[in-house]
Amino acid sequence: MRPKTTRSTIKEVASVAGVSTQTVSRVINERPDVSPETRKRVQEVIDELGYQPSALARSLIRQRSNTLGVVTAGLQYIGPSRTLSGIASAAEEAGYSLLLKELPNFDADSILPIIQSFVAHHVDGIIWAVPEVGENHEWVSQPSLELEIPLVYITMEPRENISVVSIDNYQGGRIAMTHLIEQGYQHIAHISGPLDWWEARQRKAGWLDALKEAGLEPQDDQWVEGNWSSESGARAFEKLLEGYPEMDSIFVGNDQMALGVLQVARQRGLQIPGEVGIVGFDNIPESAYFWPSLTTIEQDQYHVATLAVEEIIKRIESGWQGLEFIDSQTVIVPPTLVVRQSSLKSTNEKEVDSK
Amino acid sequence: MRPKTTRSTIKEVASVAGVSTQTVSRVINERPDVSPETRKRVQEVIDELGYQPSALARSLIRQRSNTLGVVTAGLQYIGPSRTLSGIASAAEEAGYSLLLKELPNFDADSILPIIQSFVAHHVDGIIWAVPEVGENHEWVSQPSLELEIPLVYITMEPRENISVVSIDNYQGGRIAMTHLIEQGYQHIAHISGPLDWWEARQRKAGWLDALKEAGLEPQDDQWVEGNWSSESGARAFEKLLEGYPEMDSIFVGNDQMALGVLQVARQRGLQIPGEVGIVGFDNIPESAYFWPSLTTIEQDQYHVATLAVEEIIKRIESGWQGLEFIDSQTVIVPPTLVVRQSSLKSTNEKEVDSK
DNA sequence: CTGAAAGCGCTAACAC
DNA sequence: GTGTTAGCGCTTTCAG
Repeated sequence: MRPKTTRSTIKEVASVAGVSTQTVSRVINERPDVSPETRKRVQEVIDELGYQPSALARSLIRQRSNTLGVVTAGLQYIGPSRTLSGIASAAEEAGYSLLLKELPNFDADSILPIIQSFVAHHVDGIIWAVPEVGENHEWVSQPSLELEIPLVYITMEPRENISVVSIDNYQGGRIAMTHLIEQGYQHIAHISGPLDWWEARQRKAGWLDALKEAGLEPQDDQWVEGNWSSESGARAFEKLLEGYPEMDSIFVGNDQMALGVLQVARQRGLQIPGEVGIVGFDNIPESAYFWPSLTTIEQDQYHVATLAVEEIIKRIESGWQGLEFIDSQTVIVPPTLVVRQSSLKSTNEKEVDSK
Repeated sequence: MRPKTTRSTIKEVASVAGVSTQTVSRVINERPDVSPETRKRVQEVIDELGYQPSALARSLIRQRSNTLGVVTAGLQYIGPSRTLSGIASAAEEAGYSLLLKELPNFDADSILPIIQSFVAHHVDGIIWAVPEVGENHEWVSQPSLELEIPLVYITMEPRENISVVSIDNYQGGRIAMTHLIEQGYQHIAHISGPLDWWEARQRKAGWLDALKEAGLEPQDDQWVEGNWSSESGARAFEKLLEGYPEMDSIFVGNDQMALGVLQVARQRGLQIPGEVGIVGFDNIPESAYFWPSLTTIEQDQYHVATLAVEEIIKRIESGWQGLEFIDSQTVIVPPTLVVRQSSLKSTNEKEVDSK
């Protein structure tokens, strides 16, 4: 492949078509004030030369880039990548390009260079799609950062004057619990995600409040903290078996940990759901094929991402009108229950979602 | 949040520091020819104003953007997102930004707008991380596209004069088969991915050649085509049970389909690996916790992505030197075998990879 | 060591 | 309808 030195410019097009650059500009921007013949001639030259207007030059002069900065973390997991997928397609549809940065880990301290890079690239808005872990969102409230670019967070604890789009993890926990309680379970344990994750705390809070409301006083040894991995789920289950033998069911913080639970149950010959009912969280594609198939809470991350893009664009475009961006807003999306076999006390096939 | 109209420019910095823009430019580019005092003074103003040089203006004049265009498809799946994760971290490390486009589906016909957008944004190189499906890579060879930007493909059939970085899927099939044959299996079936996927064809070819070499003449009803989903794996297994009852093992095209096989086996009371040995492909995180745990072929997509970034950067930077880009190159990465329980004829716990 | 002039590719504002 | 001038924010000559 030889580097063709010709990247055609508006000047070339103009000179070939025998018009001024201005006229070419009018054609590519579909302005009305060009005579049909001129337009046609210019368009032909454009096609012939394969001319593409430079987005760079355009952004520079228009003072807007039609580009969104996106920050993710943990792309190797299904959740974040579903989110990114949603962002990509919604942005594409709205005519925005995506500048992507991935944090090397969740509790990255190096937020500044990313923001700076976004500023340098004149992004019109930023979507922060990193789960809130530990103090990693602390900088949000630091006014020192005086960010003049609209910003929307995905999956973070709502705060004043900040736009957040998120799944309602607390509600997810409640839904799971309502289901288990309706099934007649009385001794419902919990395996949480790592509690420095906001999502894990929310799910756990849902579990706890539901227990209390049902008059089932929770004990200390009724829950164990995992780290989202199947391995940690397995270890947590073993601990629960020991410390909380009355347990007849578990609300598990995610599907992967639930898979670990199923493994241990099999090794010990425990019947699921006969002896212990299980509800997971996430609805990963595999969970329908676990043994037994896993009842779980589905969160539509793709949809959340779509909403976040809508939100950021609304804020961006409001900025063009008046001088103030519109108010920040919090959007919370409810998750849904997917009933499968792992939680059905009376194994009633008809109720089971087959997907 | 109020839109601060001040995005400081080099001019402002210059005027505040009482020097010319030229000198500021020298400071931010760490040129040697600035007196220490001037440098210090300018640097202070820069810090004070939070000045960020515009990447846009820079790219425009330097005729290079330090940006890579990346095209993906199927981000909701684990493979592509692992790849993207690798691209992101390698690019970051090399000082390149990422412009991301996701194809809405695998056999997208609309390649041109994406390329055009990349050209418009002056990307220095393109990474095409879309699996080769059907005719979706046909345009590659169309000389009409006269692309003047270096391009590297991930996961595509190697072709002349084109840079490709890929897992050796054929070899993966061979490795799986060698393992099964060594275990003493004689009647080895195959569940392939959809055969319009190059990867699926390669894996199947590995299976077929291995059978022939071992003197095990393959029959027509010894393999079934799936679509990567667990559901299709389940259906495929049922067909095999009917059409190829002698079967004592299966090389399955991916782990998700293998999961479907395990489900059907359980439902029918078939012992795995006792009656049928199974090897999957991909090593998704869950496969270690399947029942039984799944022997599989691991492909390190993250690593492949890293290599692709190295390759594209090598090509980009070679372009600055002489007038020719370096020759295109094909890099093929071998996958590895992960032995777990689903394929062990003599259940020998010690051999099992516990992860 | 520092500054002035020119220009990357485009568009806004104003002429004609 | 169309062309001219100026300038987005920066860097590259080239003077001094």
